[in-house]
Order: sequence, then structure tokens, then C-alpha cells
Amino acid sequence: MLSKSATDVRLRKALGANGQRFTEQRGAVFRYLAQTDVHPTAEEVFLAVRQRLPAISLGTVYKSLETLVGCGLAVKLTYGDHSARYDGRTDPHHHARCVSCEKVLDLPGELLTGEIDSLRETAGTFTVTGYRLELSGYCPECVPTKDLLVTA
Amino acid sequence: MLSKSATDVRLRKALGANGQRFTEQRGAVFRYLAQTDVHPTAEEVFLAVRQRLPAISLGTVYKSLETLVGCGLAVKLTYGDHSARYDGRTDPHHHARCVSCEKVLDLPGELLTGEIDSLRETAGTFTVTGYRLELSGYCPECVPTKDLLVTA
DNA sequence: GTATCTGCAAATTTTTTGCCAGTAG
DNA sequence: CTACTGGCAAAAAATTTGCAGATAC
Repeated sequence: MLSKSATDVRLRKALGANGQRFTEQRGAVFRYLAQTDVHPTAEEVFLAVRQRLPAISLGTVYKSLETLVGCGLAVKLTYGDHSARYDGRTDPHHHARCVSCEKVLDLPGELLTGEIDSLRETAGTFTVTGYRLELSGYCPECVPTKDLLVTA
Repeated sequence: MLSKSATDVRLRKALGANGQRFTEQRGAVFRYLAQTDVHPTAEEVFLAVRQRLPAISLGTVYKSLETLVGCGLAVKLTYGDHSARYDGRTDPHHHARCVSCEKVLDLPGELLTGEIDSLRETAGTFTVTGYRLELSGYCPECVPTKDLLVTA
């Protein structure tokens, strides 16, 4: 994990490149995203960041998250039924989502780079700029018994 | 495309297996989903189905779609910013989403079955039950010029 | 006949927006 | 200085829910 100042430097640089300003709020949101691996919702980011910055509002968290996404410092993920989640890791990797507790785990990425390239060809006239791969299933804590798996 | 009656038979069978009843509304929603390839939102399904069944309500469309998903006759997809979309194709295939017009196109599937199996191993103690792969980019109608691609 | 379903409207949930005061550069 | 931002609260958008009457089986 990067130190606070290194994280801030990265943020300032990315914000500057996009004509945006560094603020304490954006710094706190980014610092939280960069050091967690739980892929939090906007609400969860709000609750966490509020402990350090009690005056921050949920609206500001939404605005800050969108700013980070716009600067390429975070990725916005959406899943089946619930609210959007944000991922501070921008290097290529995949996700595994637990259909029971909705937790999202990271998987080692780049495994499919070659396969994606061949799929890109099958896409024909579609211009591919990115992709997303996600496994679904049960995390270790939520694995149901065999019986439940069959009947459910 | 299946005839209306064959589609209905499939629906009745799936509903019955799940202890649910066949209704005109569910039939109309499923028939529409089964014959389109546009991955409509609930609202779009509502507008389309209402032409045949003017009295149907948006709430009923939401309920019907969830019922279909529960019976395995449709898949619910969610994307970056907008509302959920429903896919009546249940055979394995992938999607390509246009980041400009938000259209969702189908891609030939099963190309990655083997790769997913190896990824499954890297998932460790996570029990994989399914996966989703989606390319993002520009559809033929929305491809920006090279200049725009560089600066945007 | 009776449990399930529909239509309607109200309620929830999630996210966005407008506005004025505050602040970064 | 003077845009760009944050806080607040209202609004919008998407989806869910409760209930009384209608309907499938």
C-alpha cells in the first residue's frame, strides 16, 4: 500500500491532467479506495470516510467517486441487484462475486489477454476498448451444503 | 424464432416446475424477450408489451421479468450507469456494450469455456457457479474518428 | 374454491442536481 | 481573484411493495 503522500501525489497528478483540483474530500475518498480491497458502495465509502472527515456529505462522495472514475483512478462496477461498487485497482484483474453475501473478491488478472484478443476478432465491426470478466458463485464463508446446492 | 405456441409451452413448463402460474402478462413479456435481441430495459419491455396488452402495468412487467429470471428463462444484466437489461437468450454467449449508445450486442459464446475452467482453479476456495464476460467499446454506428479516440 | 397474480399507487432505494458559500491555484 | 468545489436538501430515476379485486388451475 502506498503511503498517504505517495497516494496524494498520484491523485494530484491525475486531477491536474484532467483540469480538476485537489481537495481534502477527494483525497480522503481516494485514499480509502486505494487501500481497501472490499469494492465498497458509495454509501460504504461515505461511512468510512466520514470517520476522518465528519463533515463530508454523501453527495460529495458521489461526486468525488465520479471524478476519480473520470480520471481513470477507479472503476465503477455494477452487479445484479444492488448498488454500484467502486474499485480502486486499475491494473487488469477479474472479480468473483458471491451471490449470497454480495462480497466481491479480486482474482489474478491478465490470464485471458490472448483469449480476449481472439474474441476481439469475432466482434467484427465492433471497436473494443475494454472488457470485464466476472465469476459468480459462493465465497468460502457462504458455500452451501451439497443438498442446498441441488435444491436451491 | 419459436412460434407463439412453442414459446408458450416452454414458459408453461418452466413456470409449472417452479410452482407458478401461466398468465397472459407473463406470456406476453416472455414472447417479447424471446424474439428480440436488443436486451431491453424493463421500461422498454413495458412499452413494447403494452402495444399488445394495453392494460399491463410497469409493476407487473418488473414482477414478470423477475419471475422469468427465477425460472431460468431470462438473464438480468446490469451495466455501468443505467438501468438493468434483460436477455431472453439463456445459451452461453457474451456481450459487447457500446459505451456511446449503450446498445448491447451478442457475441458468439463458448469460446472461453476452457479458459474459464482454468480461471476457476485460480479462484481457490471460491465455488464458481457462473460467469459473465462483456466487451465494451463502440458499435459500428458510434465509432468515433481516430482524432476523437485519441483526445477523448 | 382458493392460492396466486394483476393493476394501481405509494414507498424505497440509489443517484443526480441546483444553489450559494467556501476554497484551491 | 475567479473558477471549481462542497454541503445541503430537493429532485429524479429505478425498482419494490401493499392491498383489493381478478384469475388460473
